[in-house]
Amino acid sequence: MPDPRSSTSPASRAAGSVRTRLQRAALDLFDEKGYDGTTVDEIAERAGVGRTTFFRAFRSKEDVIFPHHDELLEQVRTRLATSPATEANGLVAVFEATSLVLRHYVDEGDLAVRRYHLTRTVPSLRDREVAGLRQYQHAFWDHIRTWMPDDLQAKLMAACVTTAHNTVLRQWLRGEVADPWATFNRAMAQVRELFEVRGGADGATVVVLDGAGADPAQVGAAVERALRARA
Amino acid sequence: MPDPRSSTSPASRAAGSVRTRLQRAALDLFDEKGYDGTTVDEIAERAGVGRTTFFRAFRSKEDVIFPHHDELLEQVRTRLATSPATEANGLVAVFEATSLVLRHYVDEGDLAVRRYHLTRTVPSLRDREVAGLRQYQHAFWDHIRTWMPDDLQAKLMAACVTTAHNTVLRQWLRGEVADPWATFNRAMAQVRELFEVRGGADGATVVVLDGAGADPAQVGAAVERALRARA
DNA sequence: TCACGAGTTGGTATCCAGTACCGTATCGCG
DNA sequence: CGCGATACGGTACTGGATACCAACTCGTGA
Repeated sequence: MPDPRSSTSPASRAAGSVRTRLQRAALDLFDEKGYDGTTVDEIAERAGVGRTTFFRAFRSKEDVIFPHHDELLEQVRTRLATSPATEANGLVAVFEATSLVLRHYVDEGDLAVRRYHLTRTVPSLRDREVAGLRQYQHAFWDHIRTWMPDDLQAKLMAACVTTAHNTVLRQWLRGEVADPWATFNRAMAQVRELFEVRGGADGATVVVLDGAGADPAQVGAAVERALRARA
Repeated sequence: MPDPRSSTSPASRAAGSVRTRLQRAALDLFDEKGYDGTTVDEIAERAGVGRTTFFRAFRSKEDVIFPHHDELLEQVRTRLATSPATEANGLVAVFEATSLVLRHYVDEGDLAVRRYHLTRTVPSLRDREVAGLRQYQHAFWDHIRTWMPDDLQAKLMAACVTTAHNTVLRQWLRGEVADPWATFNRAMAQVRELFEVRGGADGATVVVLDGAGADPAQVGAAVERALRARA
């Protein structure tokens, strides 16, 4: 199957590839008549192609809204894969892969905003979006688990990374932040702090919890004993 | 609209309410011919009812798999709502609401296991499940944000709670844990530890970090000083 | 210049989920 | 015995998605 994204045909009917024309026609119609109020036939008709061509360019009607999801997910996976399995390198890979996603949507600009409004309105598109989110989360977990011994902790970290990213992204899509990258860095630092404490992989961390009424001297001594016992 | 779950009709055609019969017929057919290979007509026919009745009992074909999602979500919401907006009470409410969900699935027993295998196999059902998860996560966030000042932190906590719960639940569904509640309590404690450090609202917790080469005696003394300084 | 084959497109038929509408049967009640 | 309410079944329709087939385009080579 050839790549539908490369326009080999010389200006078939109008400007842009068939895929692009379909995408534009779809988004315009969604704005005019709403997502559910628009049929695939109407999209194809406005783009000047047949109904069959639509389903050849996009797997489904929903796919018009998320055209680059698969390749973006693949980019994230490959970025994560090309990273030695150490905690330090792993964290760098995770944050870089996350920023890869943010960069993509920021570059999309207006298109990403239109998609955001659609996903907030149409339930089926919202479900589709969170399903995509889940795939990112799974990809992150699949990487983190290679260097984080505790499996649950790895899952929690993956959940936090995707949640933090999504929070920042949505803030930017709503126009609430001028510089998304500053917000992004702060959010990622917050996630990092959350997990930095208990890394536990190297055994260099100790956590102490006490009830409100514990004697400081006793707690201090207990910590000292615990450290000696582990050394 | 009357409640379809209460069988007022006296043994209409076979044993059990229409809803129950449809559910049983559906799950049996899914085992025999697969989810996508089963049509709603076949489900209705095996249950001895008309096609219309199916869509009256369940909003969609997928809803047969998640029959109690809405009420369970509502239970979680009400449990969270009936809780004063303090961090201590909030945490208790969150963990109780979470255990509410786990309890429901554990009580379902075999049915939950069959559903798990379906959701692992059929993509559309998997998407539907994560969409449901998202609703829980949103409900938790909606509660946590009332007593946690940092909005992102609230989102992260909600993500961790649902992730931890789901991890334990899936372990139990796969038969990997004998006592799900012990695992659940450990997982929830782990989430609590993750956020307890910086919460600082009650001031009852102290965390100590040290480099690998730190002297245990010094760390112990530092903890003691920190506790005294705070008291 | 023409024939050929690969790739692209369009149209038709079909399946199936989901909705709307209407006729009918059954039950409870006065 | 009527009468309203509720539940049920059937039919028809919409629209997404798939399968299949016919026609067209274009490059290549004889």
